[in-house]
Amino acid sequence: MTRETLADVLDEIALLLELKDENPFKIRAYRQGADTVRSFDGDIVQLAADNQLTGIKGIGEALRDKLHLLATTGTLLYHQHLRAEFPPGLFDLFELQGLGPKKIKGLYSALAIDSITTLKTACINGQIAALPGFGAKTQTKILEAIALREKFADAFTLSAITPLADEILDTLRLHPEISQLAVAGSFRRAKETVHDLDFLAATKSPALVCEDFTTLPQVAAVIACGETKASVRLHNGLQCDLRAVSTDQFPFALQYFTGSKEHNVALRSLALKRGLSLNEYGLTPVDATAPATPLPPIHEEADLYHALGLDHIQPELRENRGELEAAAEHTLPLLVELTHLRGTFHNHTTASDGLHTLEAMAGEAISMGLQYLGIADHSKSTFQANGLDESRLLAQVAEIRRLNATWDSFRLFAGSEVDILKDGSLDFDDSLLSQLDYCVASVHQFGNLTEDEMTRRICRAMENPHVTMLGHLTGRLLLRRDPYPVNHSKIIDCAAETRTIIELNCSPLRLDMDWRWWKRARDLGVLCSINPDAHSTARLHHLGLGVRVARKGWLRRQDILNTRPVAEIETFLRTPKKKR
DNA sequence: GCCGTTTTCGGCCCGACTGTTTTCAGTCG
Repeated sequence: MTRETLADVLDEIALLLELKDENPFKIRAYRQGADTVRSFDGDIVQLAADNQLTGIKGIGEALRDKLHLLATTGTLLYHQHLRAEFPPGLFDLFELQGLGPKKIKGLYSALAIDSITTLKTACINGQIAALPGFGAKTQTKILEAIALREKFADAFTLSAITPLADEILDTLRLHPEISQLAVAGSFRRAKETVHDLDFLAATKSPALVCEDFTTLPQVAAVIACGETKASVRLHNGLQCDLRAVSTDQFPFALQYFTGSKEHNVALRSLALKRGLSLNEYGLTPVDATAPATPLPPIHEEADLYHALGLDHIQPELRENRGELEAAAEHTLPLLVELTHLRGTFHNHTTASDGLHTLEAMAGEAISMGLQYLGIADHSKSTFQANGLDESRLLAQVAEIRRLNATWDSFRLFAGSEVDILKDGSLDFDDSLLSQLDYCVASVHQFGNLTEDEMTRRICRAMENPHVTMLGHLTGRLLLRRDPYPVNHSKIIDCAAETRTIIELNCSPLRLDMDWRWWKRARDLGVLCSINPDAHSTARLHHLGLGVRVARKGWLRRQDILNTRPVAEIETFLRTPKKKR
C-alpha cells in the first residue's frame, strides 16, 4: 500500500459521489482528504496502518477509519460498492474539457455511454446533439475535447513554458491599454508542471484587451472570449487565460488568480471570520449595514495579507500547507534567493557525458559570479554515460588540482557522481573516495526494486562516511518517467542521522527531491544542495529554477550548503561527516 | 464529511462564460 494509492482511492470516491449527486461538501471532504494524504509530512501509510491518524486537519473520524481499513486490508468495501454502480471507463470522461459529473451521468443514463470510445461514436452519429440539455455546439466541443486529449495528454514542465510566458508578456506589455501585467496561477507558484498560463492585466478597456489577446500570433484557437475574460489554446496545445481588471482590482485579482485554490479557500474562510468577504475584485464587509472598521488601503498583494492580519506570503508557498498559520504567527521563512548562491555541486564534463570541458564549465561558473564549482562525472558502472574508472577519475582530480593553482578567487571541487549499486554499496572503494573533495551518490540502475529494497539500498549508501550528498533521490523525469518507489520519510531521517546532504537536482525534468518534502528535511536539520546536474555550460543556469523550487519547499539561505562562501565550504568538506 | 475565538449543529468561497435556455444549469478556475 502506498501513499498514492490511499489518495487515489479517496479521489475516486469523490468522483463517484459526484456522479451520485451527493452533498458537494462531502465530496470536497474526500478531495481534501486525498490532498492531505498526498502532502502529509511523514509516513502516512504507516500511521494509517497503526490507526494513528488523529489530529490531522482534514481527516476526521470517517476518513481515519477508511484509511485504516485500506492500509491494513488493501481494500475498502465502501469504495468497492460505489464502484460497482458505474462502469470503470466513466472515469476517463472526466478528463475531457467541458464534461463534468452532471453531463457524464446524463450521457450514461440516456445513452449508456461508458467510455471515450462510445462517446466519440455517439457524437459522430449525432446522438449527443439530440439529448435534452445538450446541443449541436456541445457535441462539437466534445469531439474537439476528445481530439485534444489524444494530441496533448501531458501537462507542461515549468521550465518548458517559461520562454513562452516571457514572449507573451513582452507582446502584451506593448499594448497601450494595459497598465499592469503579470502571470499568475501555478506558474507564479513555481509548480513543477503546469496545465495553463494565467495572465492578468489592469486596463480601462477590458473587452478590447480580451479581444486582442485572442489574436496573439501564438494562438491556435479561441476557447472563450467575454467582457473581462478570454481563454485560448496555443499552437503547442497550452491553454492560456487572460483576466482583465481595473487598477484598483489588480492586487485582489493577482492574489486570487495566483491561487492555489486550496490557499484561496482557506484565505477566504479566514476573511469571513473577520466579517469580510474576499473575491477577485476586493475585500468587503459581509454585512453592509454593520458598523465597519475601516480597512487599510490596498495597493498591492502584501497589503491584502496584512489587512487580514497576516504577514505577506510569497507565491511559492501558497499551497495551504501551513503557510497561513505561519503568516498569522509571524513565523514564515525568509526564503532563499538566487543572489545567495555562491557555487554549486554535481556537474558533468566531457570526461563522462557532458558537452563541455572542465575549463569551459569553470569559465561559465566564473562569469556567473560563482566562487566555486563542484565536478561530479559519472562513475564506471554508468558505462552508457562514459563513466570514469579509477584511473581516469584520478587523472581528472590531478587536472582539477592543476587548474585550481591558476585561479586566485575561484576553485573547482573534485568529486564523483558515484553509482549506488544494487545492494547499496558504491561503485568506488573508500580509499579512492577519500582522495576526492566530495562525492554525490546516485541510483542509475535497478530502478524496479521494491520500496523497501530501494530505501534500504539508498540508506546504506548514505551511511558511507565519504558520501557527501545524495543525488536525484527518486530518478523521476517529469511527465516521462515515474519516480522509483522510496520511503521519503525514512531517507530523510537517515540523512539527518548520517549528516548526509540531500540534493535538490534542478535539471528541469527532475526537480528531485520533490518540493513537498523539503520542509520536513529542513526541520530535521538536513542540508540541501541546489545542483543543476549540468551537462553543459548553459545548463548551469538552471540554478535559478532550483532556487524557485527550494523556495517552494520553504528553504532559507541557511538551509542550503551552496549559499556558503568558498572558505566555509573548504572547512565543511574537511570536517568529518559526523561532526558537520 | 469536516470543523469550532459565531464550537457539537449548521455552516462550508465565489464569480465568469457558454450553451441551451426563455431564467439558468453546468463547468471551470
